[in-house]
Amino acid sequence: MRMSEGVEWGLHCCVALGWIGQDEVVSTARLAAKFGLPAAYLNKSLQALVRAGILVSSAGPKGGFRLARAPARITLLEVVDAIEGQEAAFRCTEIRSNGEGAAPPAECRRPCAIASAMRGAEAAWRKELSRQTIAMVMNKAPRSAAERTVRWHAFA
Amino acid sequence: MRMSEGVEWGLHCCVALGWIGQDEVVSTARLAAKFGLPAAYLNKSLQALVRAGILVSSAGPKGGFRLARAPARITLLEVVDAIEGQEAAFRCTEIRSNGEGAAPPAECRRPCAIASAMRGAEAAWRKELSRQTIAMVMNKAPRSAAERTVRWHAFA
DNA sequence: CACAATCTGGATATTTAATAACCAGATTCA
DNA sequence: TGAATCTGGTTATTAAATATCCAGATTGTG
Repeated sequence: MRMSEGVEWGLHCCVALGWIGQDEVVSTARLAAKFGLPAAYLNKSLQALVRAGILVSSAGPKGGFRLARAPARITLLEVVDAIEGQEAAFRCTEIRSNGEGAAPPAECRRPCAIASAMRGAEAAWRKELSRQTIAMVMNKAPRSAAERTVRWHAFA
Repeated sequence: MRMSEGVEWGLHCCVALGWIGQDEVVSTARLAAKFGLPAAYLNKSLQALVRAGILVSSAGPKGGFRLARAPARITLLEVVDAIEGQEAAFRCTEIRSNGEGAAPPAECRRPCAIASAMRGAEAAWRKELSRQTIAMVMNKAPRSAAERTVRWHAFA
C-alpha cells in the first residue's frame, strides 16, 4: 500500500505557499524548481488542489497558485483526498458471495464484518489527518525553513 | 492509495480457518475454491501468513493450512503487515533537501514536519487495526456464515 | 494590439507495481 | 512408489503511477 508522491508534493507546496503568504502567487515552474520536481507532472497535483478548493490559480504572466484559505483552515485530510481521491484503501470485493462457500444474497445485505473492521481503521486515520492543519505543520517546521522559503520567493 | 487484494483474501481465509477450528487443515486449492480465487496466487498470500507466524502449513496429501494461534490472539494488523509489508503508505522522499529551496543537511537532521504528521495518522490506523482480532470479526459475522463454512469443510 | 508566460485539460508514453501463471524441488500420506 | 501438497523462484500479464506533450484559454507587458 503506497500513497502517490503527489501527496508529499502537494503538502510541501501548501506549506510553502502558507509561509509565502496568501496574497503572493507562485507558478508551477517555480515550485517545481524549489523542490526539484518535474514541472508538468507537479502541475497535475496543483490542478487537483485547485479543483478541491484548496488552492486558487491565476493565468498569464505573474500567474500561479496561492492558498484559497488561511493555512489553519486547510486540513491534511483535504489535501490527501484532493490528490489521492476519496476511495478507501481497502476495497471489499465481496468475495464472500463467490465460489463454493458463497453466502446467499440476503446475508450480504449486511456489511461484511471484515470490511467494517477495515473501514473503522481508515476512519481513525482520516480523523487524525483531519485534526492536523497546514498551519500546524508550518509551526512545527524549523523557523529557518520558513525564512528560507520567504527569501527564496522574494528573490525571484 | 490502494491495499492489495491479498489482504482481503488473507483475512477471509483466517476467519474461515478460525471457524473451522485450529486442528483442521485446509489446502490452498480448497480455500481458493471457497472464495472463487486464483489458487496459485492466493498461495502466495498464505505463504506470507506462514512466514509471519499467523498460519502453520503442512505438506503432502491431507496437507494445508491452519491458524497458528487462537483467533483472539491474531490481530488484523498482523495480517495486514504480513501481506502488505510494514512500510508506511506515505514515503517521505525528503524533497525539502532538493532543488533551489534545499534545506541544509543540518536542518534535515530533525524529521520532516510533514512526514511526522503523516506518520501520526498512520499510527492511529495501525493502533485501530491492532485492537481488532480475527475472533472479533468471527463474532461480528452472521452465525449462518460460520455454520456454512463449517458444513462446507466437513463435506469435503 | 501583439507577444510571451501561464493555467487547463486531454492525449500519450514510460516506468513501476500488482496480479497471475508456471515450474522444479521437498515433504508426506496411502 | 505415486499422487497431493507446500515452497520459492521465475516469468508473463495487466493495471496504475509517473511523466511528457500539446492545443486552447487567460492575462500581464511593451
